Amino acid sequence: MTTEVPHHPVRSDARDNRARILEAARAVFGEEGLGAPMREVARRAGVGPATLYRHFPAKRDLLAETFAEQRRACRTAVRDALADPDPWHGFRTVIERICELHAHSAGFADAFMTAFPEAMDFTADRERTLRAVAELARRARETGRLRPDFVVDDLVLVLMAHRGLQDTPREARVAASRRYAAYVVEAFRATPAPEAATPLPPAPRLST
Amino acid sequence: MTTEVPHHPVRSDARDNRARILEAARAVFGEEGLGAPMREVARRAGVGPATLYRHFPAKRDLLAETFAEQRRACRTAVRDALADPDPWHGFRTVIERICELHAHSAGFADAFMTAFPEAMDFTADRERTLRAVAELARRARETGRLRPDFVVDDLVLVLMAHRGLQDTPREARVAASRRYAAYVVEAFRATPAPEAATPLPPAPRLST
DNA sequence: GGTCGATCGGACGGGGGTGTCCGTTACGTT
DNA sequence: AACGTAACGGACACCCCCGTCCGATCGACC
Repeated sequence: MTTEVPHHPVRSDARDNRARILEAARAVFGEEGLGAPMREVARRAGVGPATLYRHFPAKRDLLAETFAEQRRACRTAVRDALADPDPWHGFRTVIERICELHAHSAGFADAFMTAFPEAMDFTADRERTLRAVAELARRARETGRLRPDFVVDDLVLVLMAHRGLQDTPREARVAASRRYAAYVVEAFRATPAPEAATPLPPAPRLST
Repeated sequence: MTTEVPHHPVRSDARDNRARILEAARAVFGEEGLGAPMREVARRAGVGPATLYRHFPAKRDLLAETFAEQRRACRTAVRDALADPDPWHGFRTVIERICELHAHSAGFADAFMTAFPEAMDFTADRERTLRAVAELARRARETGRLRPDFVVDDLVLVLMAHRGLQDTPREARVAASRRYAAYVVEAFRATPAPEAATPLPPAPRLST
């Protein structure tokens, strides 16, 4: 990651506009999802379309920058979970935190789970998260609190599904997400008599 | 429901085209969701756009006709569930059947759960389903197999979420839906020690 | 086989989206 | 205060979508 030294110092209005664009983008894409028009971002930032496109040549460039913060939060969540002395507690916490992250930003949820526009590599973050969860699951399974037939793709499954909550009324969204996450944790919890329970249908391959 | 007697008998090509359009619409909207273009339906049916629009003046008219079959299947599912002597079995069966219905037709899932275009009243079907499930839940709760804190909006919650699975790879979709449904059932199942469990976050109001 | 008219389908208008061009503005410097 | 240049933004070209119009076509009946 080499930092390019600008030949001419950055002008103050350009710097301000870039910040306002990013702020607007977080709001717009967070509320309306990836489908929100670029003009809407420009309008809310109080700039013209051309200005927006000069700072970010294509929509995917803006998106990548816009969700940098959420990406960091995601990394932090899995790191914290891995450091948790109670693997099951770490496991359920990471689910709750990722769901909350996705609930507060519809756009990030889509970007994180679906490889939407080519070469917007949230895939790397997702893979890292998945590997961490796999390790977490291994430990949590050993404690007997996580059901034995859990596989990592099940997290992809419930997170893909979580995206469907984006179309719930805005005021109910975070509450819906929280209750959903709680149900997911209940579903993943080991049953007292594992042998007696009917086996789950086979898990489809969802992760790359 | 008055049946209009046509002044002139329906021409055979018109009747054939109508059938082919409906078949194409089921395929296209089923695979690609409500967002699929009308032209795509016309192309697959082997007719021109104008022909399509003469048979169905607006997109919502086509959609209403297209999913009539799924609507019937939905009604049948709840009727069967209500007739099941084991309420818990009926409850989990209706969840599985609705999920399967939604998995096989992305468009129906969207149409059924979201009041997308005005005046495409799948709302009536949804409300009927919800009332039936409420009754089913009441009975299932009495048997002690359904968790006591379940509310009808929780079904809306998991069904809204289920729509997120539409963006999974096509070949994995029905398997994903089946496993998802199984997890949902696990989540709704009563825990052996209801008092010891941590309470669920409050349920948001999702149904109309 | 001929005629009538309903049906067909290519071409059209309107709306909204992304990304670009160029005359104008205003920041930073001297 | 004046100037050079980077940054600004309105207008534009292009594409895809829905829904409509009109001349050509083909089925039904005689």
